[in-house]
Amino acid sequence: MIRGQLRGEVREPALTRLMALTSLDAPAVAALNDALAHAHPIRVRRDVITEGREIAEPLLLLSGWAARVRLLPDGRRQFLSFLLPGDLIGWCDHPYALAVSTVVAMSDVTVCPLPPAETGTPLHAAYAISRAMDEGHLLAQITRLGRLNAQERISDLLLELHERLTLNGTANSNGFDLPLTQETLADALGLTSVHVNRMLQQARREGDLQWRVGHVRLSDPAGLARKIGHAPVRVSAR
Amino acid sequence: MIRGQLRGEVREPALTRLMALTSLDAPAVAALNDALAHAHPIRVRRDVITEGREIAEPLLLLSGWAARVRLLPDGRRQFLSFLLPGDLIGWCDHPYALAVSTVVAMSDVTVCPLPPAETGTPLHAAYAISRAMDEGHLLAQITRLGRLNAQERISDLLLELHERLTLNGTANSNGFDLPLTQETLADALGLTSVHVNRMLQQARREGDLQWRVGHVRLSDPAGLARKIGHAPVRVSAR
DNA sequence: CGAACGTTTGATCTGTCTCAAAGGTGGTGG
DNA sequence: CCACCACCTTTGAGACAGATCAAACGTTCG
Repeated sequence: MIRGQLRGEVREPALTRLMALTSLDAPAVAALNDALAHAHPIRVRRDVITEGREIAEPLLLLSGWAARVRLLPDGRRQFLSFLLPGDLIGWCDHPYALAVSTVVAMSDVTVCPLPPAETGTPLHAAYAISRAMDEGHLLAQITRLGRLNAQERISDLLLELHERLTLNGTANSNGFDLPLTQETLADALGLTSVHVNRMLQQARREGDLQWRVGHVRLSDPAGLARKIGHAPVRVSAR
Repeated sequence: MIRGQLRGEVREPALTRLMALTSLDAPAVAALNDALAHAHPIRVRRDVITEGREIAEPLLLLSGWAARVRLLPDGRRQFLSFLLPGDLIGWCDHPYALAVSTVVAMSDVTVCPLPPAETGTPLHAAYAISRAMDEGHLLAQITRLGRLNAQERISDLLLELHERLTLNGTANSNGFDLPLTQETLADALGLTSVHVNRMLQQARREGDLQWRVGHVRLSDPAGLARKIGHAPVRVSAR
């Protein structure tokens, strides 16, 4: 069945994404199948990895959402980035690597060990591209927090998530499941949940989006992107 | 003379930093010497690399400050991170890599081609550690912008810069040269230059720091770090 | 001496926060 | 099948951090 997913009979988000990054060869597919056999679940709110602790082994996120998060001594919380199926967790090239941030499960998730990849192989290239995109998302987050207003921050983040979920086949046209509360959104966007609520209402009134608990639909992603000057992350000339 | 610097007779900030990250072996030193022979200057305000363009070759920043920056269509500007002597620029593992951000020289700088390093060598480890620290700095920037107030943002950034400059031997005890205006500081911290000015005055009044054009002195870095809950980036258990 | 650049100051405005409470909604158990 | 609970979302009123606009003040340097 898992092999079947690789052949495309069933969509497996994580694999869809990796294959979208670069065309994988037979050894890569074999390695992925092997790793999938060691998949294991992690419950919502549990840490996937913990800041400052040594990284046991790099992981591949198979299903569910996770987030990198930082907690301040006084209780303030900042989500640094969101991790979606197909994203890598803790892939470092140096020995005795420490996790630079905690990763917490935002929903029930499943992960598996990251299949090892030799330098120069297609799988390695996929990982490298994935890492570059991750970096792009961090830069986008910095720009959002530093120079966008509340309305723009929300739209920009939702557009990014929509693009990423489209890449792994998890978004249906303009809508997608979003296992986040307005409060977590606020802690990602440097706002309060009260203000996120008001800005979401405004966006709905203006017809930009629809919001149900756990689900969002963007009326016109391309138009919204134009409206706020959002550009998707690009890391490879292909 | 350049060989002399490697032997420690003269401090070369970029090399000081790389050696601080991991102990380099003879081949690494040879490769670095070779690269230093191809150093070239870039003038202040000039682009070192440009967002969206293919990366010609990865670089090592030898002297001067650079910054990763993003410009919005309407003229808003966000500095994403600062690059100091010893920092890597554009080191990617995948083919046809595009620069995810523009890097601009904040002062006159010199760069050289990044000496190639095979996987598993000490030099490669130094690069990997450097990349992990870069990521840590991006995460710190996100937290600053998302959850710190103006006063905390300024202190936190100055502490980070002080730590990094100490690592490459460029800070003298508690003071360091800072080739930034209050305006650039504002564009890094998501504030206006007027407000940065007022917060700097307040910090001076409270005795936390001294500011001259191009130079800062922190009265008590450790105390300030404790006061605002600042923790340095750590990426390796060593 | 003037021009360019960076810093400083003042007055006013506003986007977002804070605090507090009410309303929905889905799930669980009796 | 209803009652209750936990968790989100929504609403209101008031406060404040930081923005905006505009101008003056210092330095440095050609």
